[in-house]
Amino acid sequence: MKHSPEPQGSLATRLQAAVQARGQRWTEQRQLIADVLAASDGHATGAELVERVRAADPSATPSTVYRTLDLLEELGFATHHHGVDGRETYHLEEVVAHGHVHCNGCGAEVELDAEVAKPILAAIERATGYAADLDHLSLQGRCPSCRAAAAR
Amino acid sequence: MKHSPEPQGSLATRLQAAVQARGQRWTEQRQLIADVLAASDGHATGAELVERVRAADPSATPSTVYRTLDLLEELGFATHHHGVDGRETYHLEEVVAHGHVHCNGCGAEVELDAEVAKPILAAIERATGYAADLDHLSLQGRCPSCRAAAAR
DNA sequence: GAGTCTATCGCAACACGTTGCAATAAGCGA
DNA sequence: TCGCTTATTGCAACGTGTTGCGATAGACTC
Repeated sequence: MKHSPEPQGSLATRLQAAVQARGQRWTEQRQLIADVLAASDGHATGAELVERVRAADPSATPSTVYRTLDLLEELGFATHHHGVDGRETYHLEEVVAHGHVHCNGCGAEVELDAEVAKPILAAIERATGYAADLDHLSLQGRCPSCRAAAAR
Repeated sequence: MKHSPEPQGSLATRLQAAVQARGQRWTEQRQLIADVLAASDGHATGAELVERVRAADPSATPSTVYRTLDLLEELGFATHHHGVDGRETYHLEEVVAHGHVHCNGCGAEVELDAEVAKPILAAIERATGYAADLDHLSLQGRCPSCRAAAAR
């Protein structure tokens, strides 16, 4: 699927190649946004990314940042999902695909790696025929300790 | 459309009782918002509800609507989840608990009733220990026909 | 290097939802 | 019925994200 085993070239370099292969343009802003995302290992909300980009270049605007993030997603370099509060969180493609589980009791948020999620995805496919997307698997419920506390 | 076999008391009536049992107050706005929600059988986004409430009473404000919806949720009369676009969708408690699956290919959105979702929730519990919340189960992936189309 | 085409940018306005605060009015007791 | 307490309302401002549009500037051709 995804996941090239060849880390040859930084995100920005590979992104530049992909953008230009589509006949689109490579600009300083895109370079900057790619760098910021690469430096935000893993997760970052849209607002955080906007803030960091503006810290590096105060002339950058939110619309540019969000449009570039959309582009990254189209090209398969990033994904985003909506957290419990409805805010967007962006992930780099380099970070392994994973889902999230949020506890409504204590607010804990844990990640689900592909190994753990495998039986869940299999159950979804059996029940619905859908091939669910791990990156967009965002669950809410009660964590074991909150359940134990509630049982007492 | 379904209808509870025992319509003893409308949503508004039962809600009023619950609100007052908590020592809180019953106001015209709450009555109105409960009526609007009851008339929007099933799903409605926050913005839609605000619009309908304002149509009935132009002096109502969004903050009142959202605060009342929060109250309904606290009392267990409604739930909400975030759709694919991050917007909020509210459900009446009378509608059976259900999850959603959205297809990233064709945009189709189907509902998961409790029966279908049961093995999924069981798999989540086995894998993570979490008791997931069906109302907040919002998946994305590829529907069977888009998968078949992609395979060709 | 100059000219052309058009993707991208920055701005401004909008949409949805949230929050703080002062004014209002629901509910209760005298 | 009147007055008191305080939950609720409406307003205004904010935060996050999106969209339309004119201006700018990459990239390509000659």
